Amino acid sequence: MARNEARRIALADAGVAVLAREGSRGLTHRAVDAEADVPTGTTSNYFRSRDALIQGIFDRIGQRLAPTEEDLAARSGIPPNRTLFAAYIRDIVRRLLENREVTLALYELRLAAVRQPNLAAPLAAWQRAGFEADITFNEAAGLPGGRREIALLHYAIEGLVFDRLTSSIDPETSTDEIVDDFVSALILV
Amino acid sequence: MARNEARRIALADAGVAVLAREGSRGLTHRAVDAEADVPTGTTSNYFRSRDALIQGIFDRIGQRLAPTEEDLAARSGIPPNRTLFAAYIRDIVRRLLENREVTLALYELRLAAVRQPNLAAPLAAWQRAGFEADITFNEAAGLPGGRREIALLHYAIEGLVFDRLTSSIDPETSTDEIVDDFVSALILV
DNA sequence: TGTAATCTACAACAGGTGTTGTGCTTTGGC
DNA sequence: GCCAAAGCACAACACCTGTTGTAGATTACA
Repeated sequence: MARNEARRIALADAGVAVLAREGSRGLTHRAVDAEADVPTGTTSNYFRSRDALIQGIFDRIGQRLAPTEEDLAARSGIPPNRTLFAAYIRDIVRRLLENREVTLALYELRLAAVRQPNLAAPLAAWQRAGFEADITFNEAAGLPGGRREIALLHYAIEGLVFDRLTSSIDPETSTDEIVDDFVSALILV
Repeated sequence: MARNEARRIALADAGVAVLAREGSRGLTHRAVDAEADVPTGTTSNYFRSRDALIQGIFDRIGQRLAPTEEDLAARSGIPPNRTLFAAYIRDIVRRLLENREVTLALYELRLAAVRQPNLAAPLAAWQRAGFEADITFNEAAGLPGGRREIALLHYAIEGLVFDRLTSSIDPETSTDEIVDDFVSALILV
């Protein structure tokens, strides 16, 4: 009998919600049970330890943030047009901010990974893969900016998103504007 | 009789260490007692609740990251020289990375503040004040770049530092190099 | 030196947490 | 319809946590 994957996913999603809402401290088996509205003990059955639960949540975040088919299609259809590239980055940021839950949970996980090597390894690998994919895409699209420029944009966007999701130093300015500034300053030299 | 401020500070410092090493989840009264090597219960006596402990830690971080007298002297002595400005930013980043403990604790606090309004308010105020001070300094030094450019640099530096302190996407490249790229791309137009 | 205020160490409590085990129920193939 | 295998709900455990109370030690100052 196959494992009940649907329930496992539901529990991981509940874990993401708890992690974003309550933080690492509030992430307990019982809290996930309550969030998923299942009997106490269910999460313990699926994720035998707290570490296993965190791993499961990370795997789920990877799935939820992975580009969809349409995204990939849109990517491959993009002509090497600078305006469209900026719009594309704006879109990424918008989605990160809209999926506040997932993004915040991811920041929690990144901090947790600092002191949890068995989480750090897959997390680092996942991040690198995303970074390399971005470089490949950029080259394929014939856009200016190589590894170095893409890295700069990565750092900048991450700092911006962190600022926007936590206490912001300048909430008045529109996020799109800032993204455009970053793209034109860092990539479209 | 004045409160034993020295001990209070020692406990807050121990709290910073625990927060950086164990994360928000590991921050308990007893863990701070152990870290500070004082009898169990001491931290509870000084910080009556966990929230009070977090507040105390935040206050202490504010002190520890505040610019020293020399910093201010160096600032006021800086001529409006672009190279020196870049060196100045490099210095800030270097210190953030060297004081890994404090910086990581601060990221923990920023995430904690997302769901703790009584922490969010002073944290936001503190961040804003730093930001405004940077703008003032930049103007006084006659450097190019106003509010907008300084904000961009803030986001970028924060993303870079977060990347460097957690799992990095590109650890090979020297941090100084990246900082210089940011400064020249975002400020010295 | 006396004394009152404060600091300090320690104990105790109620509640929460991670983890494991144990029967009952459901499921899918024969 | 039968039955092994897996899912499931639930109980129990030892441990940890936040918080409060209290008796004794220490201190500053008259």
